[in-house]
Amino acid sequence: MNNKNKTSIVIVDDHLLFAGSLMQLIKSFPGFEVLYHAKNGKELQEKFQNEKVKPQIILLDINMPVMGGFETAEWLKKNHPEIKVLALSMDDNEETILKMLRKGVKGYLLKDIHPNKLEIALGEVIKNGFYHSERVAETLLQSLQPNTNDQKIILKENEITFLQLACSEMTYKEIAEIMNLSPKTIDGYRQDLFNKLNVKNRVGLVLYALKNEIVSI
Amino acid sequence: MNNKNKTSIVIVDDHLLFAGSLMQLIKSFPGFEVLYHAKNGKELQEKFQNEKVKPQIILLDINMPVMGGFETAEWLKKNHPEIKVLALSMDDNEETILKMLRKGVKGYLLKDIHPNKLEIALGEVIKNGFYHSERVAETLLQSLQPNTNDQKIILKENEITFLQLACSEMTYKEIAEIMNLSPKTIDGYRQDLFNKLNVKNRVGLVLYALKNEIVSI
DNA sequence: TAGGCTTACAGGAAAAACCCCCTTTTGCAA
DNA sequence: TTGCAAAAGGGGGTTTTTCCTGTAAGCCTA
Repeated sequence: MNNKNKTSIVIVDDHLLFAGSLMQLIKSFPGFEVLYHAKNGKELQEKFQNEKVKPQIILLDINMPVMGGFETAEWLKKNHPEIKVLALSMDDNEETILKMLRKGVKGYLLKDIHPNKLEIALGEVIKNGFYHSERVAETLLQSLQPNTNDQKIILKENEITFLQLACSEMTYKEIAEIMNLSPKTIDGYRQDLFNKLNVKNRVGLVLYALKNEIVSI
Repeated sequence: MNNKNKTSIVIVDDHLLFAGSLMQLIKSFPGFEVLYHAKNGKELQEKFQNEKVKPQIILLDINMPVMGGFETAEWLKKNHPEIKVLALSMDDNEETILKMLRKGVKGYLLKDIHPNKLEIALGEVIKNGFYHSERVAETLLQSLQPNTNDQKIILKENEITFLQLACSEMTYKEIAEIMNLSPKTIDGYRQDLFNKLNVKNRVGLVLYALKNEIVSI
């Protein structure tokens, strides 16, 4: 049953059609075989208990109900570190990619890659232990570049107050009145914060304040 | 080249890996063959001009950049009504399904159907002219029921999309471009939402969207 | 005490957001 | 076919936001 000459693969993806098609595609790659398929992390755990055989590679979708990609990757890292996990997602968001890489996945493939690339990726993972598409590699490099921005952004008292008030439906003029300052001074705070926080407009301020828990909703 | 005994299919999907896999899957169905593949509606139009042969069935993804499913379905309905279009989407949203059916598609398949179902669907479309999965049929029936919706604020699909995009640093003009609508239409959405959600400005929209988990940060 | 630095504030202008009212297009149904 | 209602789009206005540059007051320090 388990062909010793072929690299064994398991697919974890809730989209049956995609998973099924992918299975068919991998079948056409010499040197690889798909053992089975699970709809989510939960089902994968069950399969692991029932079936004795474990794959060398897992192709893991990120967006799944029940037990998603992050959770599954984490569990695999702890319980089956020898299995090479390749994340498979439509999401090229930097945060998402980094989050998965931190979970120890050996590669991150975007679902819009060319089928040939998949075959290459599978080979590379076995040969080198990892594979990353150009786009993911780029994203990674970019995220490593601004390592000089590690110095924490320090906000002054007035800036924090302004930021909090900016997360409301007030105009800057109204904010100025509340803070007992000239609208022009508020305009200065605004400009400084745009530069300091690297945002382009007031919505950017609001999002920053929320992300950094300067205000809560 | 064009096998007269087989039903010819063309796939329109921007996810290369999915499209490629799907091709492989369909190859394994006796009686069907995939002619070629296009990344979006635009590319399909070009292929139609260059290649002389047209398929009997088109498998059409809905979420695509450049020329999306809706637009493409419309174009096909006008220019190639003899081709049977099967919509292929992850989105089981009622509005979306109805919208596509109105564009004259012969079926709506969810990407999480079982591969066997695809083969059945393809057969049915040729035999009966249409195919709908149970879940789509259910959704349709539900939409016909007199909805006992309470006075809860109901947002339309476009309004939700706009709301999500408004929670970014984009200008309304940029949002209009992304949604393929006139800035004036976007301005209308904005005004309507201000009234409907009882907010005074864009920050109000952002706060509403976050509070009601229409977007997450 | 002059120079350097920060904070508050202004002028002026362009872009974006906001507001109200009106026309065209489209989907749907009588 | 007509006719209605919703969606899309437009004209043209005011307000707010955004941007750039520049100045005055206060404060620290060499």
